Amino acid sequence: MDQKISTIQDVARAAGVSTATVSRTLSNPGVVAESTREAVMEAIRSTGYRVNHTARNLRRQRSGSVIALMPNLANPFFAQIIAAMSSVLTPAQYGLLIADTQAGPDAEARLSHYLLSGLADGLVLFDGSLTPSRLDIPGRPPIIAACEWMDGALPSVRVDNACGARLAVRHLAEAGHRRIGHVTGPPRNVLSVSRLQGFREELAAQGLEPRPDWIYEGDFTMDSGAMVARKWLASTDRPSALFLSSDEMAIGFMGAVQHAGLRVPEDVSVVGFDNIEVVGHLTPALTTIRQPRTLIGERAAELLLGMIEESRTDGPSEVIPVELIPRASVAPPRE
Amino acid sequence: MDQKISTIQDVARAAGVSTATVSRTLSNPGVVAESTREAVMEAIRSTGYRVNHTARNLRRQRSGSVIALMPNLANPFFAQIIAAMSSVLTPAQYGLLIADTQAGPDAEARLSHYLLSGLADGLVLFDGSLTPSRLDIPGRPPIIAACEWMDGALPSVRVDNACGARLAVRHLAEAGHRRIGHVTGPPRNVLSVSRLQGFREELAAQGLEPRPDWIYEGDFTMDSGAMVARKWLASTDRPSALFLSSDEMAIGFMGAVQHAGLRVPEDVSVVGFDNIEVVGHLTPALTTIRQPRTLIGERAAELLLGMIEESRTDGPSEVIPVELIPRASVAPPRE
DNA sequence: AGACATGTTGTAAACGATTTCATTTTTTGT
DNA sequence: ACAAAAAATGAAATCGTTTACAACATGTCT
Repeated sequence: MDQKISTIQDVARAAGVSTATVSRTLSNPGVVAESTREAVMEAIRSTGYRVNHTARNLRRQRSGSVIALMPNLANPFFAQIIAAMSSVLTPAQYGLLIADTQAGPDAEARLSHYLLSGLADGLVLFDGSLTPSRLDIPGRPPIIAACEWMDGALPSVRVDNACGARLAVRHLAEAGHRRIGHVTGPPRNVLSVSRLQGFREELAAQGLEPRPDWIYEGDFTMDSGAMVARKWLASTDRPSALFLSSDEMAIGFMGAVQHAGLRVPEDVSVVGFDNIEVVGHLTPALTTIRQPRTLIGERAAELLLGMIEESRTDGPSEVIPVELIPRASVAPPRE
Repeated sequence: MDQKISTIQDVARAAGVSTATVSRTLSNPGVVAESTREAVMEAIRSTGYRVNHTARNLRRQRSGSVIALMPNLANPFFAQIIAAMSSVLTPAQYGLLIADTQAGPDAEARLSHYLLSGLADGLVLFDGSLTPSRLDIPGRPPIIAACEWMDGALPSVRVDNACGARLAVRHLAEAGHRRIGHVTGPPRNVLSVSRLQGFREELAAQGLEPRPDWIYEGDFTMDSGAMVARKWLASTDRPSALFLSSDEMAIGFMGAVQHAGLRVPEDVSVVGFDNIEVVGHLTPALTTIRQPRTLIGERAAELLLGMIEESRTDGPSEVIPVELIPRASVAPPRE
């Protein structure tokens, strides 16, 4: 029973029509007569025919998939975004290819490669540090930046990072804190920069003086949060509350602080950023800024599909609002 | 400069050779003369030629990608596995397509679809609940089951789950616990079953009586862990230590227990399963069974590539050892 | 009835590569 | 120097679709 996979030819033969008619029945049923359509459908059923996407894509001059370039696939933050993109792309008949920008050596070259290779009809770029050297490549597919972005260069979907930072600081100030510190992400990262800026703005709005020594540098990872905690623990003149630029850092920070025998929020109040799922189950549950990850993924996919549809490389950007999720990691300061 | 993308024809023309020679220079350089090869390479450079993968794949009768079917893309557990698979597939010139088996309505139909559609040259199946009704489809691509598995039906890559469970129980017993409970995953899940079995075996090995009322049913999520905690808190004759079938449940459990004012490990010892990254930063840090996720992803990809290469649908299975990571969530029982 | 629109179908040319087979060119052995 | 073997190349078929164009049938309007 080494039965071959059947092609459109087999269907045409079985239905007694031409391949053109079979093709039309599948992709534009309106133009074929009711009776023929039924015959073709029956032939498809009896032959077990499946369209060969490779052949279709070759003829249609497209690839049928979208590629997501992520800085670090292992980061759980992205998992939910991928799920959301997938939920939009699958019904639209697009596959979702995944690639890690950090994995190999020359990330930028690989980005250009993806742009030129025709492997994908569109590209979602989650890594703001990658600027394809020349974006004005003739026939390149549309790109949308997500989460991170490059000023003006590409359409993007992102949250209002500065606003999130301001919400965090305001929340701490309203709890009575006057000594508020901040932990940044990698210094060149756009997210780090805007959140730091929002932090500074709200500090000013609250009439608080910025203290450069209360701004710690992290890299978004839990370990870096723990490192900052050790610095914080070692200093005497230290902030009574911290806004950290990612939940992961906040987790690392709280873990290390608690490990040292101090308590959150009694000894230090903490606000994170992202609202990853786990933080609601911590002790104490972490107050944080929610990024609607599902929405980000969906919108990125939708906007990209729109650009592909109209075959344009420019398109609208979208800024998604954030909200503060108050939990138990913030309390009024001591004394 | 609305310059068209150049094809192999353009290269052939520029180099003054036939397309066959260009093709050979690219995929089988050995057979073409040094001098022509150089001329062709130069022509490729000057035309900016990139091979069209769709055309190549059509001719070669393959799709050039592998698809990973995951029960729940949003689950961070899988992120690292994807990263690992990607690191193997990318150098081998395969793309990685991602699909969510839970997203739509009829998961099993979609699985069959992927098997028949020719969209992928191979398939990694992370969802043990999906048994493609008939695996003996004539020309179907190879499948490898990962993490979860179906008895005998498919080659698989998985960890020694029962052994992990035994390590966990032994660790608790060695700390002095005699009242040891267990929280399972979904009851029909193969992982739940083998871990439960390992739990029972080691209980017996330690001369401890199994107590059915100390076996709680969860579903691997944090929320289900929290629900179990509430049941545990409400009972009087309760275990002094629990082995939970996933880290996520352990997180939920510890969170709820601590929230209720009890302490881990003073009031209850806890062991999880998976060793997801966050658990090392919890307070207390969670003792758990490590699953080498990177290794799982790599081996799954490698075995699958092997099967694709030899175009066989059967292949070897692999059981990867686990290890216990002792941390702070286990202590001797009270009194 | 003739002209014309409308609806349905088939023919055949793409899409851009790979690869078989035949043909040329070069090398080798005597 | 000539035949035979080896190496390098090209012509053309092929992979499985889609689609522009032509062709035919049918119906409608004067």
